[in-house]
Amino acid sequence: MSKDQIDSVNADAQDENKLIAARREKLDAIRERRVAFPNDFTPSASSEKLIAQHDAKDKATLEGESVQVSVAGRIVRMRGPFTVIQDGAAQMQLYMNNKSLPEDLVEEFKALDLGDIIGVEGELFKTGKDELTVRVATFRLLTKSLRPLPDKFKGLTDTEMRYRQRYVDLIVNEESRRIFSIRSKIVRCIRDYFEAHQFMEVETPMMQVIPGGATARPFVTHHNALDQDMYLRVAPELYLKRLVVGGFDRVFELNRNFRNEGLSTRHNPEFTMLEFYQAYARYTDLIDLTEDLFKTIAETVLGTTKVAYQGSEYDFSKPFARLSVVDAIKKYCDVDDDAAFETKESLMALADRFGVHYDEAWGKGKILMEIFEEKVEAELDQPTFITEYPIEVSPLARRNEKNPEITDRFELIIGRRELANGFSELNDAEDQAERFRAQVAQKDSGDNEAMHYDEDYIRALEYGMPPTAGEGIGIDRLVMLFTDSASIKDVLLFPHMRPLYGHD
RNA sequence: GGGCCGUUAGCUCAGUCGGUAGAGCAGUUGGCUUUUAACCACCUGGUCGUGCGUCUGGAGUCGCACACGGCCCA
Repeated sequence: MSKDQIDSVNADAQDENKLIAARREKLDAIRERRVAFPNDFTPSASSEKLIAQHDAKDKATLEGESVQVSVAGRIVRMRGPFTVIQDGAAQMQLYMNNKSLPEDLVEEFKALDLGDIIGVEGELFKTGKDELTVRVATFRLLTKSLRPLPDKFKGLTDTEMRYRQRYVDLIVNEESRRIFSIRSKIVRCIRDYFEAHQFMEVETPMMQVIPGGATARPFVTHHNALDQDMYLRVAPELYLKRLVVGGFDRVFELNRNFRNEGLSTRHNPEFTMLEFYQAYARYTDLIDLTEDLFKTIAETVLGTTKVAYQGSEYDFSKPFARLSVVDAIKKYCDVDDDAAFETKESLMALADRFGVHYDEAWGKGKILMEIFEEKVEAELDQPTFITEYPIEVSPLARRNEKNPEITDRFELIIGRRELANGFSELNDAEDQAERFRAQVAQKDSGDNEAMHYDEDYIRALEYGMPPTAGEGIGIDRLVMLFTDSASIKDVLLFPHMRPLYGHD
């Protein structure tokens, strides 16, 4: 047995308590009488459907119809003669107690615990307080729950437990169910949106021999049969553009990326990203598309274009602000001297003035972006498109025709966070080869986030990629925005957590 | 990586100046049985995150280290 397994067994033993022991005894008694985990109960309807169909009727109408139903779900409350079960998206109240049930079910009823999963049959009625209720004629315990549920009123509030045991969080916290339901709707809405705009959904490799498409440290893994190291992708970008070369003019991929960096309220090592590419489009077309996409998601999923987030409100029916990197620094840092942005020396002086740390080996573009990220990004609350990114930090973006130092690129910032990043794609194979060589030089001088040289990608470009614009949108951050969540862990079903018991 | 905060019953939380470990919910037993955090009575439930240490007659409480988490900073 490994140390982990031993630890886990010990942890289980410590976990055992009298509440669980009592439930195990009840389960043992059931095993002696019958099949303890039956699988032959089929409810006639969900609580949600029954509420939709019958909740509007008054007591007398419902009485007259004598609607017979069967429903199944987890017991989440027991209150006097009433039991409430939860199934899927809703809850249903049951009228059931040791006076109302047939004699042979009374013992079974007394042995029920909060958390048990039961199936019931009976007639719908409305109580004196007008609550839709099933008058239970008969019920069956379908699954015995061995572990007690958290506080019925306060639920599970310990954030660590909520993340580690998401199943419990989902059982007892409606807000958590709401967030993941919205997440699902957002993803569905995005797929519908791109399908409707003639984009084709594709899946490209997550395990790559040359990790590319973003400046980030990759995870390394190993393929045994090939005896070869492989990388978990940091972005699908280079593969998606190969597809544009291949003739799929509009493609998108909505899937996981992996970056080997720290954890925070905004970063998880694996995260979901939407990337899409449109031939014969410019980055300005994607800016328009992005505004429309955010508006569509807000309307479709939330039913309003006004979104409240952590004390701010964003109205996605209005056009977003647009500012170049340099203009944004001028505006938010109160600089009006154009000369300050002209040379590396003047930018270093500017960084010093604002107390922004930089490495003297960096080029002027990277120093400029460091100033932007530290002094401006943290101020940008309302949705803003930032444009004119330096070429030095944009190795895959098309060079601007008027100013060779910048690219036709934008990022969307909302709530002090980068939500999207898009640009007109670099389709000049020779320029791209040059940029890769510059990345390799950076990598050689110690930057482990710099890109590799991807020979096959260059070859693809040499066949000719149509003029194209592409964009990536961080889905986790998007979901945070639309669910008013402060931490990325709140929108990931199973966020990465350190193991509770240490490894050797 | 640094700073601050947290870790006590199954859950949510108190715990004063270092003085026998507390409450609500959950659970047990009985009552009640159209309630809305149902109610009434009784009972039960603890490795105070882990380890070391300190003054002492006495550490949940004071100190140090570690683990996990949260927030802020880099």
